[in-house]
Amino acid sequence: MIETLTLIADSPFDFHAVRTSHGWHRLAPFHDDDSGVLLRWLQLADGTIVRLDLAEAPNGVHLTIESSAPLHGDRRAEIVAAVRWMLGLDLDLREFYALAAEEPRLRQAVAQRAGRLLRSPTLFEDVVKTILTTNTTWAQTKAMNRRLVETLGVGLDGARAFPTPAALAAADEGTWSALRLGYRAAYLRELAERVAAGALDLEALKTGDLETRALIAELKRIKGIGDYAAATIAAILGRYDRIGMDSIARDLVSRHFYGGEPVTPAQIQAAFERFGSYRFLAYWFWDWD
DNA sequence: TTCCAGGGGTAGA
DNA sequence: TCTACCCATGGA
Repeated sequence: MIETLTLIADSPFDFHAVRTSHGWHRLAPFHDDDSGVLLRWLQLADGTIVRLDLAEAPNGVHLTIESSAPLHGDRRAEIVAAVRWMLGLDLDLREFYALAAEEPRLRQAVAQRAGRLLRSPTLFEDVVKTILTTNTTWAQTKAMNRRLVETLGVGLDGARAFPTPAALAAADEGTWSALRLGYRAAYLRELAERVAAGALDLEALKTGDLETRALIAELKRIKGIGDYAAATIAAILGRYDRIGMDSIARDLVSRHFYGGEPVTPAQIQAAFERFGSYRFLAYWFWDWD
């Protein structure tokens, strides 16, 4: 069963800018072959697996849904909500664009209508993936994530959705070992068990009820989430106050702002101080060339 | 062999 | 709050 919809975004919006906003479009169960269509497999609350094809539309996105089960109202609503969340269709970034318009190094971002960050349907998936980016290379992040999806995700025509917390929590020792996640396995296992048991409600953090400081503190209570990961996840949640200091940020800010001298976390924040609560976006979409 | 990659936990000060 | 030291994995 195939159905198509067009979803309209808060303006300004550009589908390709969100699609390529960071590395997530290269991580399963997203699939991007650079043809302009972003594929994604999604497991709905009732277990139904759907394939989503996302493509550019005027001020929005064309969504093609392929499902083995009928798309009654609840399923369709769940899919639409997931897509709106993933692409940040309802984000209002006018304040960021106003700041960016005054900065030559952000003119390109403004012209490209960049600013939104691609998100996963669940915060669980974003937290898992962020932990998989820590202290490793991007190549390994992709490989670890792929093994996780292929081993524990539920499939449709060979492709698989991102595994649920319950699926991770139920995996045995041998399965975890075969995933070759290094010491991160223990973090993901504990996370999955807490979420699956209802002891940790990650989805509740999407509501925006917490102040940024409290949100960061809450995220850092998760083992495996430190300053860098918390700042990254906060940005995914629309809180851009802090810049996550990883090796890339250290290198870029050091070379472009501090003459190649080693930089502290405070110096990285200071370099983008004038962007206030949009520091992360200014840093992320900065034209470093 | 050693280092380190989109870091983080822990102990000890 | 700051500093060592440790942590699995795989590529350079």
